[in-house]
Amino acid sequence: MRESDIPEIRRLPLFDGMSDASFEQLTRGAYVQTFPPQVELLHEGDSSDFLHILSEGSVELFARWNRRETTMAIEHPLAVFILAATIRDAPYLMSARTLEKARIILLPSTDVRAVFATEHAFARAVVTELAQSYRQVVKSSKDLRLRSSIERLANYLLRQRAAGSGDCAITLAMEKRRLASILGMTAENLSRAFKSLQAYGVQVDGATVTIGDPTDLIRLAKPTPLIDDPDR
Amino acid sequence: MRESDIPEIRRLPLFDGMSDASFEQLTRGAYVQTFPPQVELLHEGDSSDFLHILSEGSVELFARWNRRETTMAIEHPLAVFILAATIRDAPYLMSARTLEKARIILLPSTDVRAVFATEHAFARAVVTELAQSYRQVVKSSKDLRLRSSIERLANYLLRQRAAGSGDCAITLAMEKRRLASILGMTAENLSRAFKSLQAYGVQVDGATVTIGDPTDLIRLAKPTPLIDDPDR
DNA sequence: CGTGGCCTTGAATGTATTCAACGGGGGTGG
DNA sequence: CCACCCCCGTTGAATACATTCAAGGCCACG
Repeated sequence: MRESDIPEIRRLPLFDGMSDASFEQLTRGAYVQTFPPQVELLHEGDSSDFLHILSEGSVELFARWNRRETTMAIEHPLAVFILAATIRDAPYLMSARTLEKARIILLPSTDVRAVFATEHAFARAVVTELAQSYRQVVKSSKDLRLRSSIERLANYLLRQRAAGSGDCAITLAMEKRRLASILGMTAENLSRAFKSLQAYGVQVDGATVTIGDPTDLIRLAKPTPLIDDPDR
Repeated sequence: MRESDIPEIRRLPLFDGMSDASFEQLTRGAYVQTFPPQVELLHEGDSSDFLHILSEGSVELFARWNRRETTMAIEHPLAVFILAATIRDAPYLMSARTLEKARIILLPSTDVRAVFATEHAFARAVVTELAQSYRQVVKSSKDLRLRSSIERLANYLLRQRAAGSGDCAITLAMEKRRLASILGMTAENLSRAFKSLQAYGVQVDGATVTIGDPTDLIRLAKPTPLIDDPDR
């Protein structure tokens, strides 16, 4: 790992308040690697040798079973992923692949666990990170269990609008087929779901989605912070 | 909180290695309460005032949205629940109700956070607990996304068999309607799913389910530790 | 100008929910 | 002790929701 890479991650909440000695211990065996798109970084079932920190690009976390595949999450910088597996020294539950060209910092899991055992600040930071991740998965699970695919799409659009500071013209950041997988449906079904949303003022043109009247869409989507709020 | 209640929870992994002073700080404002069945202990959206530890009985964690309801998990002693909300000082994402008469230890969230901030051993224990919970939800999410309702039921039965040390006669620990909700389906659909499993040697008599030939069921269920293993 | 990937559309099928009705078991009150 | 009722589970039929398979259009790229 080069000197120049260090300040970048030193500021991460995960390393906040950590002693320089511990941080050095963490980064000594670390390295930074750049991957082209569509590279499978790790496979579910493998043992967790490295904690991954996404520095640039984007990464898809997905899972397979019986010839089916589903997208569990998409990660953007600066994100830490597979933290739980690293901490528990357990096999990955999800696979990961790069979507775009991605720059990734890899910290040896043994070092992470060692520092975690000695540094209180790090343990606290890990808790905060894990608690956040946990709540995110619970929200996603509620989304899946309680909503139909059209409702999930409607709420997704509203979340994207909120993320883009309220602009009613949304640019989808990924292929539709991948969005479909995130939302727990097939590409064909997503296409039809978009069509159903026309009745609520949603217009689709390629990767650009326009929400005609948010109130209309909100009446259908019934968003709630307990599912749709990314923080909290 | 009575003196006699203390040893019971002192042995929890969550408090392992914690100083007596910190433990005393945690339990000073704590209290123990016994609830009858079907009591709603907390409601999603409420702020998390207490960390809950289930000492006896069982508790259902569930969520509602738009007049729909789903069971997220069932907790048994000795389980800690709503830990993530307590740590983040965020609103509950799930509601909880007692299923049977339940004995519950309540630790004020502010105390939990205070001790968490000062005690390294506690922070570590919380991490372990959270990482475990996180992985459990991820597994549940994979189960939902990747499997049909019949496959989910088949795997549930196999998990119950494993939990009961391999006995092919399983006694369902709850009403079928609740099991249906856990498995993410309606009561009617569960009934039909059981019927479909007759073709794989599954016999149902009230709350007793018998697996005729496990190999048959396994061929359908295709269980994997990455979804069905409760540990790891 | 062809080719391949992504998206869309249609039709058929499969999966799951809804609504309504029925039967049995456990509890209550007469 | 029995009649009654309520809740749970089951069943059927109709509907809604979602996937599969096949085909065609469009765009980007070589």
